[in-house]
Amino acid sequence: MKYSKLFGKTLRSVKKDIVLDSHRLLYQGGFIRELSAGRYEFLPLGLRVQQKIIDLIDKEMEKIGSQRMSIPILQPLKIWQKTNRDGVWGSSLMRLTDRNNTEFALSATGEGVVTEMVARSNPTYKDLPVTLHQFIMKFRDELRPRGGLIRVREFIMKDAYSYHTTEEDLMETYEDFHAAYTRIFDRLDLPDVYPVIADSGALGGAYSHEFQMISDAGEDKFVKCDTCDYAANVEKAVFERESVNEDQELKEYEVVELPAEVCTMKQLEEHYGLPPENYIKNVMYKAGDGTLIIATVTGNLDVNEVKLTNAVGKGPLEMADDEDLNSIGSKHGYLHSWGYDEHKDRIIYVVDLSLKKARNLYGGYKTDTTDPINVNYPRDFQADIEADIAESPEGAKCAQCKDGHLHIRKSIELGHIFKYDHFYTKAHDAKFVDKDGKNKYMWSGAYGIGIGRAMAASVEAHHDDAGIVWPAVIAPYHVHLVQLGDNAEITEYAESLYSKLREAGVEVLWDDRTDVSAGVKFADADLIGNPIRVVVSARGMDKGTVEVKKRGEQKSKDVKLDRAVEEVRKILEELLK
RNA sequence: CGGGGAGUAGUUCAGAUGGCUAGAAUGCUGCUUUUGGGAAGCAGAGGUCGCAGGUUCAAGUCCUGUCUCCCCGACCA
Repeated sequence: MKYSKLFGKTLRSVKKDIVLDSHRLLYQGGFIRELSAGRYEFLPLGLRVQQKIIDLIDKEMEKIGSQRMSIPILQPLKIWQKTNRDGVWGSSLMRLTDRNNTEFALSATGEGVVTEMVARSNPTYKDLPVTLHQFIMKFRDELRPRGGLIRVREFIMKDAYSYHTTEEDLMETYEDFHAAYTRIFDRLDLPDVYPVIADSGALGGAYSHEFQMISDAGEDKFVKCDTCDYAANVEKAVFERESVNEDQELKEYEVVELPAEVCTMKQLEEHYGLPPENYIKNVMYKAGDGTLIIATVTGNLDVNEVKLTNAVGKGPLEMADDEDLNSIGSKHGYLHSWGYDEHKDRIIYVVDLSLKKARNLYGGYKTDTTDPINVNYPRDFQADIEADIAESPEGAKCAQCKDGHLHIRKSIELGHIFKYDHFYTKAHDAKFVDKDGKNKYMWSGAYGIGIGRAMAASVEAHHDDAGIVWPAVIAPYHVHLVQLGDNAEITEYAESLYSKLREAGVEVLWDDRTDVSAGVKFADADLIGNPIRVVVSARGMDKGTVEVKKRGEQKSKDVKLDRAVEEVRKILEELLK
């Protein structure tokens, strides 16, 4: 490709608004443009990278026996309603109606449609297992797109679905995907990617792993043990509660005076002179049906909403507001862990496991002037649910090895694999005929990777001050051919090298511009980030050489004109290995 | 939706207390001189100041409404 003809040029300046390197470089380098919030145009360079990521993933899918297919983007809303996914997804799911007023959802994911498609094929045990995957646009009306391609409203996803006769067989495929994903992120040269135990969220099901890449550009958090292999999303991470005052005897419950202005955890620490794990902290949430949930943890911990949601089992929760607090006669900062007896029918008390390991706590029933001390659970108050509802704090003790400590890492979620069991197949009545002639529900799983996000993650991981440093497998072109000077000899040689390289299967972006300076060309080459740069110039022609340089390296190498193709091929082979 | 910020040339921005023909840089077009890390000169093109109302002799600037975008939270690949 001649750069002079390439649609989508580099830009000299970008908005101050742009905060992530990947966003800035992809935009500045001419890979993407934004149409509206979270909806991006992929320019030729960007699309080439995307296509390479797709090809790479497709190959790995093939290796584990998945077959590529594709389903429509408009899916009858009815299919979503069978699992109440339309309700769970809420306004994240884009909907529209056709001329007959039939309601459709824009594909946000494909479980329903694919499950019904497989079921309609009338499968028997001989047809299973079957694994299908596709690369199609996903539409999700996200609350807030952000960070360029990190979080968008439409994106190509590799989504795969598998169907099985038994749970063991499903697990086998699940593990195949686990391994394939590890290979994919490895091939993409994405460093620090960890499979972490995750919550399934709106997709449903009970068991899943996310593939998280450690990065400050990420919006996710997971914890990782510094001793064993335990890694989990903070929404799921289990950790050992530290004992509080275990050497003390249970002291007698007492009510002491406490000035009203002592309210925050910090003020309590100053007032009582004890560290935060000695206090009781209460937070109130509200379920969709109006039920209020009072969640109690020790003062050093925070309630994790996802954990609490799962513990309560009443659907999505939201933070209670002042009105809700007032409705039971409480107010902000004065929520009690017990005692709302006249409202008992609409309150669920949930205590975290931390309460079980703590003795002689302070608080839990603070009034304007008093505060209880030496509070002990369950001696002094009881709860409806005892559960793990606290978010794992930095440095918490690992529950798996009981030895190491859990550290919080900011991360980008690159992929997610789900073991659904019968969640979708039951709802969609997706059965197979087993050996014994009986109809049984298939077991199923699903597996996703966001292509654009992987592209952004790659840039986050591979760039320097001058621009992107693409791994060769997904670089838009293998070689950035820089022609300096426009005399006949140079142009002729550049052109012939361009053709020869292409004949040798090398992808070349030839900067043939004659109206810009050398500095501009070098800057653009660095910005775009192709892995090999070849410079053809008067300086070289005089010596009978061209310069060859890898993007990440400082020094270039002089190569004889007639050996240039060979040299490039050699370097490329190494890079693609 | 809650909180913070912003919409002016292709791009990035400046335009205080309302005031004449709306500016710069960069990019773009033409010519000339250049050609190894974002060259120089000359000449040009390029704007419904997000949109709709309003106040005023006069609105980019003030008022009301509205839309859009960015950043921080809840949702996800």
